[in-house]
Amino acid sequence: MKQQFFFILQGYSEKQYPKMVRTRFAPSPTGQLHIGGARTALFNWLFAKHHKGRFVLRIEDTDRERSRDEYTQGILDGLAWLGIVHDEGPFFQSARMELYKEHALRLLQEGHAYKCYCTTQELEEKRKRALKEGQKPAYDRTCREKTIEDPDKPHVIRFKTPLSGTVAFHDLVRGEISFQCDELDDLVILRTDQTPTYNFTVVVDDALMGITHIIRGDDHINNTPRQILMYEALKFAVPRFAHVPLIHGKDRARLSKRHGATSLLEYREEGFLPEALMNYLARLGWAHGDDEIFSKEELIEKFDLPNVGRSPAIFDMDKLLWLNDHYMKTLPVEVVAERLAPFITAQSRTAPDRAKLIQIIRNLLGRAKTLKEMAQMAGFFFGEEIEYETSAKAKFLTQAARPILEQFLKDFQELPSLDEASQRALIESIARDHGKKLVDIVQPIRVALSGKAVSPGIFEVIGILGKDLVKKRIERAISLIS
RNA sequence: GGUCCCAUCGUCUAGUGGCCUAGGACACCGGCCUCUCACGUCGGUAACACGAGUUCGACUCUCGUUGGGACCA
Repeated sequence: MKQQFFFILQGYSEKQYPKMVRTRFAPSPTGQLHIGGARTALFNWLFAKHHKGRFVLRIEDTDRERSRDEYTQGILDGLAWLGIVHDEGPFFQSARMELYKEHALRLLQEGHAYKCYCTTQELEEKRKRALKEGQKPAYDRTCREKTIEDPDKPHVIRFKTPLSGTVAFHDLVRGEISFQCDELDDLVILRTDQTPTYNFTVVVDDALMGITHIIRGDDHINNTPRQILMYEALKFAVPRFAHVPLIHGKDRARLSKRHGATSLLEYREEGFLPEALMNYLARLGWAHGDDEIFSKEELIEKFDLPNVGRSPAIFDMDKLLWLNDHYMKTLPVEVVAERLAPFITAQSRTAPDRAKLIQIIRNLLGRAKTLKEMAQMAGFFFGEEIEYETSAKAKFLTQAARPILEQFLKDFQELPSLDEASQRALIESIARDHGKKLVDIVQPIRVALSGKAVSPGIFEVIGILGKDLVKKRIERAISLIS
């Protein structure tokens, strides 16, 4: 493992880059931070931390039309929630426009780029003609060798892609990848309105920010050869690339909105723990032997690129739920209470007493897999009035149950203690008196107290509710039997 | 359509030529536990896409086929 790392570093000119690993996450603020983006950020962050390097955050907001401040904020919130902390930034591309222009002009002066005066209509016609003739719809390089310049005429600046040869690179997760230059066309780097294009800003920024390892989704593989060519033309050291497979939905297509919750913050709202999500995301496309559970510290210690898989992974909600359940059970109960409280407040309009909440959590662990679900299950512990599930009420709050509830109400109030042993003795004696099984006694009581046919253990429920509430609810239930 | 990438249980994956009658985890099924539902626990079903090579030996290497995906249009 160590040897490989040194090999990686050999690619750098020491003058240009320090030996330190530098990675970045560079989202566009044109939408919510989604699961795939979050995993890319995680991999970059883990890789940097693992190698004692630095992680840079850059916001690619050159598309003024679609970029929104609220999305930038969402990205920041999402990363913070997960526990991914950037060492530098956030840097905004919108504040660096002069820089891109400067470098584009430099390429122009040095003969690596040229002005193209072709109009949109001309290009469109050429494209259609090429397609009709079965040719590739690439730009035909009409302006590439033009010597006459007309500064007043609108133009774009195109990069001069070599006409022949190959661009090859060693991808840190895929191995050797190569492209023929003649497959690439002369891409626009500066538009008519002087704004730079994506492939150009990425190169300028990554180079200027000293990024040593570019870890990104494999939807960018096709961009890589053009970018390498631009690094070389700009005389920048070429960084190492690692293309990680995309996350897919159940239909094996790239994860998108129609697959359900894709925004990271939706998972927070749904009651997932950041520990669980980080663990899950890390294991999606990466493995460390047979291990499944990783704390943040263990991930930093163990994560590395050679163990990243090459094939796309399908997002599996069941496994995420399992991990969430695991972390709810293993995190200190005080921490769970802290995180659960807002959900309780939102659903029961009650700010719960901390000691009572912890007692409730202990009884709900294993039953609820998310904080939200737990809050829903805990609802009946709060407030005077409870709602009865229709089916539970119809099945258990019947005429047959009336005498049972009445006897329970009477005997229960005389109980000296609410410990399990005395409660059990009481219910067993009622069962004997009525010639019924324990379950036939417990279920009506459960429904009377919780409104549901399913709840935590009845003795715990009674213990947490306390004598007063139990009395009120049993009385109310009896009054509801028609 | 062109370019590029990918291919082990339903899913995430271990596996780097003999350790593989292919391991773990989630999900699923069954037993136990039990006041309900879960948890827990024990056990079970389930995969190397296909075809040629290379090799004494291929899940592992090469090529092809098929299938899937991404990007561009």
